[in-house]
Formats: sequence, C-alpha cells, structure tokens
Amino acid sequence: MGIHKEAVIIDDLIQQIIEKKLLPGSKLPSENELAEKYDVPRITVRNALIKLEERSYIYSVQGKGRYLKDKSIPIQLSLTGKTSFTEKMKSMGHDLKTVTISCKKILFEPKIYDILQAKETDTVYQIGRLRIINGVPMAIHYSYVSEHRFPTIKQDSPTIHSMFDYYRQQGTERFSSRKTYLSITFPTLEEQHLLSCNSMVPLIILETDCVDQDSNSILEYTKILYRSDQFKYDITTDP
Amino acid sequence: MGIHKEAVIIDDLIQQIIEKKLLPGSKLPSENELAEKYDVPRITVRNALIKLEERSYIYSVQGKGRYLKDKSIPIQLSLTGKTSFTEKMKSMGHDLKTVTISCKKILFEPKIYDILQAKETDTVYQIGRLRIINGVPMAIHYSYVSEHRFPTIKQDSPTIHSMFDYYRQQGTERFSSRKTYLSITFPTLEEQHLLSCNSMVPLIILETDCVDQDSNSILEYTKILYRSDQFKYDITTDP
DNA sequence: CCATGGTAACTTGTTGCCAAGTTACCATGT
DNA sequence: ACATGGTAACTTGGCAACAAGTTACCATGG
Repeated sequence: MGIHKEAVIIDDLIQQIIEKKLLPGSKLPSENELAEKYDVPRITVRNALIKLEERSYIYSVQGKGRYLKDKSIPIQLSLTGKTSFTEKMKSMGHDLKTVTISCKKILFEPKIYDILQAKETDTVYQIGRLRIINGVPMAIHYSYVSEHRFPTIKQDSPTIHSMFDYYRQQGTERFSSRKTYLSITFPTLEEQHLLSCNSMVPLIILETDCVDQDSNSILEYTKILYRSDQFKYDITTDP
Repeated sequence: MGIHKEAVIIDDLIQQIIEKKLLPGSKLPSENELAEKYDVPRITVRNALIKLEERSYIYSVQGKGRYLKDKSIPIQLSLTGKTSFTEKMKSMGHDLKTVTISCKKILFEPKIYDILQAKETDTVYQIGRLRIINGVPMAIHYSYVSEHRFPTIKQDSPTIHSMFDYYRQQGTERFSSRKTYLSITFPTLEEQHLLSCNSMVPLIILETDCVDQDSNSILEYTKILYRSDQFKYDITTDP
C-alpha cells in the first residue's frame, strides 16, 4: 500500500530540489519529521529516501541525517557527425581513453549471426572496450566480428586501438550503417563494476551495424551501452 | 550493508530469467528459501524482489508467492525518416492516437526562450500531447511556441491535430532542425499518470528544434518523453 | 576558568515478531 | 460416502522495538 505514498514523497522532494527550496549541501528533515508531515509510517519515508539516494540526489550519515548532493550538470557529448568519436572528444577538450576489456568467442546467437551473415558453424568474436571520459567511465563498446570475414581477428585484437583504423588497413575506405536501434536497460553487476555506477543508473543501448559502403559487405555488429546519469548526448543529424 | 547483496540477488535472478532457468508464470522460491540460499536476512531478499516487481519482472500475491511475468517483447518504432511519424506508424500497422492534454503559458525559462529567440516579455505556450500506440501511452510530446511568431496560436491550438500541418498552413514548406539532444530521466507523478507507468520506468528525452528551412526562422522547440519499457526505437539515419 | 566525562536527545540502521492471506489436510457429523 | 469446518503450515505484508552513531549540554573536578 505504501508504494504510492512513497512515489508522492519522492515526487514532492524532487520538486523541492528543482525549485531550489532545498539547496545542495543542506540537511533534509529527519525521517520522523517527514513521516509526520506526510502522515505515513517512518518505513515509507525511509524507502523514498533510499530511492533518492540510489538516484544520487542525496546521501546519508548515520546519527546525523541526510544531505542534498550538488548534482553535477551532465556533460554534453556528440555521437553523430563525420569525424570519429575520438577526434570529436579531443576537439571538445575532453580526455578520452579506451581500454580493451575482453575478446572472446560467443555462443551462437541467431540475431547477431544473422546480421553478420555468419553460418552457425562460424566463429564470432566479441571485442569489449571501455570508454573513459575525463576519468569517468562513459560507455561499454562491444564489437562483434566474424572470423570468417576477418580470419586474423583473434591475434590482431590485442593491438587494435580503433576498429575503424583496423578496417581501413583491411581495405575498407568508406563506412556506412543500415540500422540503428535505441533502447534502455539497467546495468548487470558486471556492467555496474565496469562503469562504476549502481543498479539504478539507466543505460542507453545503441545497436548498429557497420558495412563497407563500396562492397556493401558487413564488417561488424556493434552494441554500445552508454551511462545516462553523467552525460547528455548530441544526436543531431547533419544534412 | 545489504545494498550490495541486494544487487547480487537481483543480478542472479535476472540472469536465471534470461537463461530461462525460471519460466514465465512459474513460481519463484519463497523469501525464506532465497534468504537461506543467499545467506542474507529476509528483508534483503524482500527488497530485491520488490525492485524486480517495480521493473515488471515479477508480481506477488500475498499468502501465495511471487510469480514470473511473461515479459512482452518491445515494439519497434521508427523515429527517423522522411515521412511523418503518423504515416510511419500507420504503414507499420500500428494504431496511433494523439490526445491534446494541455496548452498553457510557461514561466520565463532562459533556455527555451533563447532557442525560440523570444524576448523575456514575450509569451510562450506549451502544447502538450499524448501519443498512444495500440492503446499503450507511448510518449508525451511538448511543443513550445512563441506567440510573437504565431500570434493566433492560443485560439488555434484546440483544433490543431498536427503541428507540421499547422506550420504548413502558416506558410512553411520545408522543415529542418539544428540540434537534437538525447538524455534519460525518471517520470514525475504526473508523467507516471499520463503514461500509466510506475516511477521505475526510465523515460527517453529527445529535445530538438524545428525551423523553416527557407527562411531559417525558428518554429518551435520540442521536448518528447518516450517510455523505454515497451518500445525499441529505430533511429537509423538515412543517407 | 577550563578540561573532562557522562548523559540525554536526537539522528539513521537493523531485526525480529506479528498480521493477513492462501492452501492442504484432517477430524467430525450427517 | 460426503460435506463442513477447524487447524496447521506455509506464503507475503507491515511495523514497532532496538541498535548504533552523532551532537549538545551540563555537572564535576582540577
């Protein structure tokens, strides 16, 4: 029953934060005061406050109270445009690091194999990379590559810094993509660790493919998980 | 302390659901069984299960137990392309309804006024519309229009079905946009009611502007809130 | 006057117990 | 044989009492 009253309390507190009736660093009323104000049991107030804490609005100190965090304005990042992601980040004064975190064969998945035009007997590698901006992990980037298309991908992968550079070396001059899908998920434990965030941070999933524009052959299937709490993404489509 | 163990339980249960070790409709182990299995107090298991319920993985019946929902596959919707949103939906066999929910003056907001090139003394209207697909509320669409640019917007708004049609009537032939931003939020109480979803459903925010391509004058600022739990969005950029 | 320690009144964090609902089973009476 | 009702053992739901940490204040003793 308390679930709706909890939502009301959350909504009201967030509203107060937005309207700056509560200021960053300031102390919130105690659980008991709020319980009396909203005429609900303390546990309901508690659950509401814990949710606000998980959403990074507040933090708590046992014996003292709960305090408002100064919520950092999200950093704007550009995802579209002609130049490469690395170059765009550099030009905007951001420090971008990319760390390869994994390279492993995947089990047969119809969806991915279909996109890669791979047979069930083919081997497909998943190459995982972590994008770090100004020290903050920003995205997990998975590239799925068919060994049939790139026979030396396994031994090449440790030395690859940019997949685009790699494909260029392999003969591709112009890139293109057929489909791009947007969806949302919550991070698994592993993703929470990699992105150093908690389970309440929604992740933006971008799924796309990458094809050689001239030969029209598929290069890779890409799945990127962006964290949504620290960044705002510019997806302007230039004409 | 229990917050991390809670995350482990959530992760483990979701993993079991994905791997189909738990089947839709089947009963989960009781709170006490899970508490023993993970060696945690019952309250920790409880909190984990409540989160899973809020994320629509399961539902509970007092006295009986908790059961797995059959999670519906998200509907794919196309957001890009030359044709209008309405036409695209129709062509994909979806039934799209649009309901106007509000039309009101807004208080001065520098960001919006700046984009609309409006003076602080100008009046800006927010026109809110609800997009409903196959009976499921899908998005809240806010158009911000300057009265200075469209003096009769107030009396016209009730009869407007499509903003694009309206702008065409007002002389615009070709549309364009300058910037599009993507971010994520959780719904306010009002948004929860409009979209008939709970507070744990992330909303995708798309912010963009709409300009007359020939005169290069601003028509409106648009902010759309898409629910992310029922839909998957095709944002393919056609060449 | 000042330093120390104790106490009381607050805060958040934890836990265990009881209430409420469901099911299965069994004893009892017709 | 069968219907009824009671009971016990489960389930989830709710809450009050307790634990732990912080602060402020005051009494006490040097």
